[in-house]
Amino acid sequence: MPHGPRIPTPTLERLATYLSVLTNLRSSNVETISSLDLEEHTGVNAAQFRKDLSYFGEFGRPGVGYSVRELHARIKAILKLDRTQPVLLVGAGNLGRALVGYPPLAAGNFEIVAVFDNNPSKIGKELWHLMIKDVAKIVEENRQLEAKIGIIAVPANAAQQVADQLVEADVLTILNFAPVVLRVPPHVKVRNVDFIQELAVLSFYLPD
Amino acid sequence: MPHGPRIPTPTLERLATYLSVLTNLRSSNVETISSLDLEEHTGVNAAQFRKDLSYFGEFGRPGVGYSVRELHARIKAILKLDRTQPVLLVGAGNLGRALVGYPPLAAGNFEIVAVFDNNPSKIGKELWHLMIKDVAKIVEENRQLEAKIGIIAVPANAAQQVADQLVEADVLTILNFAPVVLRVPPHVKVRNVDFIQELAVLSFYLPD
DNA sequence: TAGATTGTTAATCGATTAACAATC
DNA sequence: TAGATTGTTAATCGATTAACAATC
Repeated sequence: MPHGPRIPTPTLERLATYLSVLTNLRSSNVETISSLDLEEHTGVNAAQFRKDLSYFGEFGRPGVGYSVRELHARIKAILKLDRTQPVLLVGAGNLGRALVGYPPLAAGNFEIVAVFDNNPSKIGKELWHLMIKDVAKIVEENRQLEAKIGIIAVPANAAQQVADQLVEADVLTILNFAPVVLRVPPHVKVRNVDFIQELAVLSFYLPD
Repeated sequence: MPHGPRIPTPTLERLATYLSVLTNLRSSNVETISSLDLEEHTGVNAAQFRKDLSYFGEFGRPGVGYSVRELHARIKAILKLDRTQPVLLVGAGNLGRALVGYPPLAAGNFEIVAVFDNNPSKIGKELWHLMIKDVAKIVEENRQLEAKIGIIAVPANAAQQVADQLVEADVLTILNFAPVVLRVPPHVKVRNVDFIQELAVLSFYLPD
């Protein structure tokens, strides 16, 4: 946990949204933007935006707004995306395949540096440009790679075991696509992406 | 919006989690569970769990707990997953492919009934068992299918247009995988799944 | 009955938003 | 300077959790 004041998770999530919008604005050669302009683009209340930034310092000029270029750079740095973050992927199925081939990943400065699976018929095969490795060797492999982010893209029944292996391999954060609640040590941060949960919430809103 | 009292979104999200845990408990032949047991399984505070249920009526017996079977059935019904929900998928790329072949989808009672793309070289080809159709025909196609849920799995620059087409096709809810903020009419509910945002939040927590 | 656990109210906690003095 | 917009404080809103009477 790098910063002094605890940062609310919703703030971090919005920071990622701001970053993505600022990337677009930069390529449209917009130079300056006010918090109210940004509300237009993101739907996030202008006061909310300024409050979010205030956790990290001062970024704008009263009466003028924010330099798109500077704000972009500073949010990137806050999220540690000013450097390429190496990522381990476990699970060479359809989802794993889609993730390795997902263009925004590289654009966001993430690089999947290794793919693992436990299926002998997959190990040794290629997934895009990467050779699928035995998940049993993940600790060993990550000694060189030193990735701190792991992605779990395996079936639900294997997810906890994979989480344990990732922790053993010194990964500090896990993005979990399996629809299960993972148990990890307190120093490890997990975020879950659960398609079915998302669809279930939408389903609730449907008329009878 | 079917229910009288407005239901907090976090409650709906947790409901989906409870459902998934209850499905597991059912197949383990557990018959009764208390809110405190459930806290063990989900990490959700027992009072929170009871409060969540209280929006929808009374489900348990004081001193005894909840019937797993009954609770499972009732949450399914609340989320309208006691019937199969037809889903339109737009985007026949890697991600679309992974979604059609994602087993928990069917298990959760969702069925992707049609896949659309705008790429002429894909239209007419098969994606698993489904024939890829021209997204320009989506309004027409959905007249028969009457799906109310749409999934956007296209590149960011095409997402807004696809959203417009889905709305035009009378879809009421959209699961959006593209990293953009969609504009839709107020009667349409959108949920975003943004891998890069998730990774960005995790990246923040890494040491320098 | 005694023990356990619910459903619900009230207290706490945290996040969002409005308002405004500071300042470019 | 006058107008615009920031950074921040204070007010509002909503969600979480503790506590407990009701009840199986």
